Amino acid sequence: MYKSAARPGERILAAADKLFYEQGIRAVGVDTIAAEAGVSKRTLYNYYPTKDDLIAAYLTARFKHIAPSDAPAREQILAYFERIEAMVADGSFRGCPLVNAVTEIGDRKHAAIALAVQFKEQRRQWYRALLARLQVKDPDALATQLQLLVEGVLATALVRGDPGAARAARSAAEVLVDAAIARKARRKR
Amino acid sequence: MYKSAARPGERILAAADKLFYEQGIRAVGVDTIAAEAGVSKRTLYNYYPTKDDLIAAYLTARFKHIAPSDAPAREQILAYFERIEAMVADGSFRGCPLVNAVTEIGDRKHAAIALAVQFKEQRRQWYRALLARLQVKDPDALATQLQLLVEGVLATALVRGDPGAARAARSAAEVLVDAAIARKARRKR
DNA sequence: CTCGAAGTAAACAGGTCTGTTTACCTATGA
DNA sequence: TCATAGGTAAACAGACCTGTTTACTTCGAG
Repeated sequence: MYKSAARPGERILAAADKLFYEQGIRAVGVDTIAAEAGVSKRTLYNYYPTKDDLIAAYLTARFKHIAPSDAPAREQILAYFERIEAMVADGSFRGCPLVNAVTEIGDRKHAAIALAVQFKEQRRQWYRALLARLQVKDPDALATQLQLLVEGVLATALVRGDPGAARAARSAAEVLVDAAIARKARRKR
Repeated sequence: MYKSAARPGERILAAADKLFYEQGIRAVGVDTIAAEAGVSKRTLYNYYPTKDDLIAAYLTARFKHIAPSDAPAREQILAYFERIEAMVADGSFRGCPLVNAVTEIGDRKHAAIALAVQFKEQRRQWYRALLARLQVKDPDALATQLQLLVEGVLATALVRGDPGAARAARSAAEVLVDAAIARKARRKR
C-alpha cells in the first residue's frame, strides 16, 4: 500500500468502507482492514479505539445530505429513482449499508441503529418537503410511500442483482405522485 | 429441554429457526443451537453435516406457498398487506429471513441466495396471477411494483420497528391497483 | 542535534467458531 | 439375551476474532 496516499485515518476509513460494504460488518476483521489500509493494527486502534467506533464512522461517512435543488419537485423525486437505478446497475451494489448494519448487528442499542433510523427519517423529510411544494393532500403519508418504494428497490436489487426493479419503482412513484396531484386539482374545482 | 417433545431433527430445526431469526445466522454458533435443542453436537452434525445445510433447511422450512383462495383478487392483494402488518406488529419481527440471509452470507453461490431469488419470484407470480384476473394492462409490471412495496415494508419495519409502514403500503397498493383497473376501463370505453 | 510523536511488526491473551473424535450409555427388536 | 442404532458428554484441532503489549523505526520541529 502507498504509504502517503492519504493520512492514516482516511486510509483506514476507506479500507473499512470497502470491506464492510463488500463483505459485511461481521465478516471482516480489524486485521484485514489494517492490512488493506496499509497500517498497523496499533495505528488503527489509535484512530478507532474499538471496532464499533469504526463501524459508526463508516456509516456516518457514507451518508451526506442531498444537495438542494431548484428543479421542479416532481422531477427531483423521479430523478432520485434514476440515481438509485444507476447505483444498483454498477454491479458492486450490495444493499443499503444502514439496513445491512441493522441486520448484522442485532443489538438494538448499538449506535448504528439510531443512525439508521435518523438517516431514513431525514430522507423521508426530504420527500415530504418536495411533496408539500406540490401541495398534495397528505405529503407525510405519500413521503412514506415513496420511501417504501426506495427501500423495496434496495432490498430487491440486493437479492436479484437486477436494476429493473428501479425502473418499476420510478413508474410506481409517478402514478402515486400524479394521483395525489390530480386529487388536489379535483378538490380545487 | 424435554427430551421427547419432538424428534431430534425437528427440535434442531426449531432451535435453529428461533436463534437464526432472532440473532442472525452469523451471530449464532452450532453449539448454541445444539444446547437450545437439547441435543448433543454429534447428533446435530448427524442430521445436518454442515452449518450451511442447517441454514438451507432453516430457510426452506420457513416458506410455504400461500393458500389459494376464491376471494376477489383485489381483496386478496390488500389482505396480504394486512397479514404483513400483523407480522410486523407482534414485536419479534426482525426483517425478511431470506433478505437477511443474503445480507449475511456474502457468497453469491451459496444455496441460500438461489432459494431467496426463487421464493421472491414465486411470490411475484402469485401477484401476477391475481392481477391477470383483474385484467389490468401489464400484470407483470404491477406485480413487481406491489412486491417492491412489500420489501419496502419489511426493510422499514426492521429499521424502525413500526408497523405504520404496512398501512402506508396498503394504501399505496390500493392506488396502484385501482389506477390500473381504471386504465383498463378507460380503454374499453 | 536531539527529543518526542506517530508509525511499524509481531507476538500475545483470551475468547469463539466449525467440525471431529473418543468413550460411554440406553432402548428396542430379533 | 444381546447386538446395534442412535444417542450423550466432553475434549480436541485448528482457525479466526478483538484488543493489548513490547520493542524498534522514522521524521520533523525546536
